[in-house]
Order: sequence, then structure tokens, then C-alpha cells
Amino acid sequence: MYVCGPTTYNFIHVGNARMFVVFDMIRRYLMHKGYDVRYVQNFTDVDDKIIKRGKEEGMEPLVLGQKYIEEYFKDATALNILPATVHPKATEHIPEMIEIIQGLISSGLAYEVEGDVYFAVDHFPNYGKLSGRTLEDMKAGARVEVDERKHHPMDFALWKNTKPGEPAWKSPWGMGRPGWHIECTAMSLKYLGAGFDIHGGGGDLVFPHHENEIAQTEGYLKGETFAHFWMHNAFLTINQEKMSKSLGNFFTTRELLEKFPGEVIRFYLLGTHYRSPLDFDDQNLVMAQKGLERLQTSIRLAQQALERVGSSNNDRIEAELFKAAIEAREAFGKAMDDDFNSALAYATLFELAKTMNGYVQENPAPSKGLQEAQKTLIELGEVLGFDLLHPAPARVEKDEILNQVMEIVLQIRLRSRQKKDWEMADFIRDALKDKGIIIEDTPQGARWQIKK
RNA sequence: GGCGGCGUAGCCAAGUGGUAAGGCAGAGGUCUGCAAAACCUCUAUUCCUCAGUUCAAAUCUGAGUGCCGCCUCCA
Repeated sequence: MYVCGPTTYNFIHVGNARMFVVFDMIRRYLMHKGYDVRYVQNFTDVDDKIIKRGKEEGMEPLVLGQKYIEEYFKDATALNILPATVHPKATEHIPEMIEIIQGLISSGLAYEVEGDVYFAVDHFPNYGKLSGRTLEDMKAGARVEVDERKHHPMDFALWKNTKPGEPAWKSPWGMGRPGWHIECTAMSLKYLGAGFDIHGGGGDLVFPHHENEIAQTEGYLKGETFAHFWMHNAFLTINQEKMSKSLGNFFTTRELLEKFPGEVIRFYLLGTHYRSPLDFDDQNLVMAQKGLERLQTSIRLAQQALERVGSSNNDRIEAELFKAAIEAREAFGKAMDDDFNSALAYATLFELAKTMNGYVQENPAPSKGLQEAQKTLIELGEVLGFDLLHPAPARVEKDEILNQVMEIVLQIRLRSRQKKDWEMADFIRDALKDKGIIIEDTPQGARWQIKK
């Protein structure tokens, strides 16, 4: 599959992150189903916006592009997005682009004007098939000033003549740089070939980006199918309005990561079906955080029960837990098979967690059934990209020495409690809570965890 | 103006013909020295409005209404 990656002129914002998380989830599910997924995600590291931004910051455009490629990987890692099989860069595929443009010119689908090369949309019969519009419709509503040199107002640039101070490459039409869409054609054909399975991206890429990609690619391939399926995610909105860089109403993923762990942001982003708009709001993030914690708590309670000495010999419990695990797998698969309905899949995780909690409550002892249920929950969580066994806050500083110290602290507190010295017991609990360590008393003794 | 999408409880959110998943918040209860977590019970006679099709509609059709998106760089 090919997913349109970022144009690297800035940090990615949360709306961009939604797309990367969504397609990562799709990829992970396909892998889970046993597909050998070849996942290509490009970097568009040369374009108007990068050049503009480079000038503003007094930075070489190509250096700026490289910088934000590196920043992308930091955010992607925090969101537990798997690296693509290949991450090709536009600037490293100029010769491939030139070859395609030449092919288009020789078949009469493109023409050169003063060092620019344009694609002739009215020579491509299916133009508009993806976005469901016709050249007539678009002409009527055109809000762009028409470049008189174009044969048709909707013709788009494949190659742009160089301007002073801009990055440029040598081409048969003189020095210049590629147009916006051609890099995806060049890189997808190079790494996947014609007729690959899935081409994905954000909904705002349907037109013109993907429409133009189809036109130039299928034109170049003489009608052969470019991609079999096109998938687009809906937008992230803020106060019901699209979060976008041009409206300025965006938060970078980096900013948000200072407030919430990456896994919470991911959990929030996948809590709504990918084709539905998702409204961004801190309150919604908090709700997502609580929901994710519920699943993590369930795994933790099960883990504690499994680490205990002894075993449960309750056949009913065993049978129920095995049954719950099987049902969860089935329901999860059914939800995900239906257009990657991660929101519905969540419900199956919560239901399994609830069943596990119920039995842990009744009999907190190791059992095969509990082990199976816990394993299932962890595996299904992993398919969506969550590590439920190792929550982010606790993933940090929990080392062996701390474990030993906490064991002593809990013993001291236990003695206080045995002497009914509630003041001391509560002081220990409250003081540790300030430091992010939560103590909980249970009939089986006190337990503790780190919570940022 | 052209094209498309959406409107489900206090909030988030599944559900595209068979009688409203799940989460958050809230109420009551169990447990507990207290707290937390967990568990149990409760919380939409109803899915923006009206009309229609059907034995049956949140789901289909029509009209209305509100919101959003694309048509210009954007994931």
C-alpha cells in the first residue's frame, strides 16, 4: 500500500497524525490477518511551501525538509506508528519523474510551455472519476485565476521552470523542479509497480492530488490501473471546523505530546471510525485516557493475579474465561473486517476486560483461563498498536531498586496499619501519590503503580 | 453556484430494514479504617423535524432544517 506522507515544512499537526495512525492501524490489521504488507510512505521534501518556509527561516529548503523528516519520525515513534517498508524522498527520485513526464509528452498527454510542463486534463477521458466531478462542474466553479498559457484551466504542472534561489534540477526543459503530484506517481510505481492494492491519504487529497495522480499515472501506463482501492480518512476538526494549517487552528502533535502520552492520543484517534469527522477537544482526550487506563488496569489486575501463588480450580471460571477470549477474538475480527471499524473493536476489548475483572474480583488466583483471556486482550490491543501490558507512564523508571524500596515502604505502612496508626499510613500513601506512585489496598495486600 | 458528507443519552461513539454496542460522566449498592481500583444495579420507549414505503425504519424515499467539507496549498 502507498500512503501519501507529509510535506516536510513543519511539524505534523494532530490532523496529520490522525491519518498516519489510521493507516498504521489498517496496516497492522492486514499484517495480523497474515498479509505480507509492503507499505510505502513518501516524504515530499521539495515544494512551494518548503521553499517559502526556508526563505522565512533563512534555511536552505532541502535542509529544512530534511530537518522535518527527522521530526516526523520522533512524533511517529511516540504514536507507535511502525516505520514504512520504504520511506522514499521526492528529491531522490527526480530522474524517475522526468522519465514519466517525457512519456506523457510523447503520448500527447502533456505539453511544454516556457520550461513548464503541464498535464492536459481534457486528453484524459476519465478525469474526475475519483472525486466524482466533471471538467464542466469544475470550470463553472473555478475560483482560481487562469494561467493563459495553459490549454485548459484545469491543466496542472508536472514540471516547473526554475526561479532564482530555488532548488532546481536539470531536465530536458531546462533547470526546474517537479510539480506537486508527480513524486507520488514516480515513487509508487518504483516501489510497488502498477496495480498495487491500496492508495491512502487524507480526504483533502482526493482532489486535486489523487485525481491528478490517477490522470498522470494511468495516462503514462496507457490505461492500466494505478491502484485498486483508494482510502481516505475524514478530518480532525476543532470546534467543528477542519483543523488545517491554512486556517491556523491547529495543534502540532509535538505540543499535544507534552500534555498526553502518545498512546492516549492514538487511543483517542482510533476511537472514531476513520471515515467520520473527529472533533478535537482536550476533554475528549481525557475521556480517551480514562478508557485506555481501564484496559491497562484490567491487564495489570490480571497480571497480579497470575503472579500469585496457588491456582484456581474453578471449572466454571475457566470455561467462562476461555469463552470470553474466543468471543472477543471473533467480535474483534468482525468489527475490523468491516472497513477497519476500530471504534467498534474497542467495545470488544472493553467487554473482555470487564469479564476478566469480574473473575479476578471473585478469585484472584492464577488460572489457564485468565492467562488466555489476558493474552487475548494484549494481542488484540497490539493489533491496534497499543502495549497494554506496559503503559507509558510506568514504562519509565520502574527498576529493580525501586521495586525493593517500595516493598520496604509497603511493609512499614502495613505495620502502621496493624497498629491502627491511620495517620502514618495515610501520610505514606498521600506523600507517594504526590510523586506519582499510587498505593491501593486490597484484601490480598497493598499494591502499587507509577502513574506519571 | 457545482459536488459530497453529517445530525444517535449530559459528553464521546458504534449501529445502513428486525426492534438502540461500548466508553466517559452521574446515582445507588458491595468491598474498605479511610481512599483508590474493581464488581453489581440504574441512566435514550427512542435516533434533527415532518411526510411516505414496509408486517417491521435510527437505518430506505421525499421535503424541510442545522452544521461541515471539497471545488485554491492542506492529511
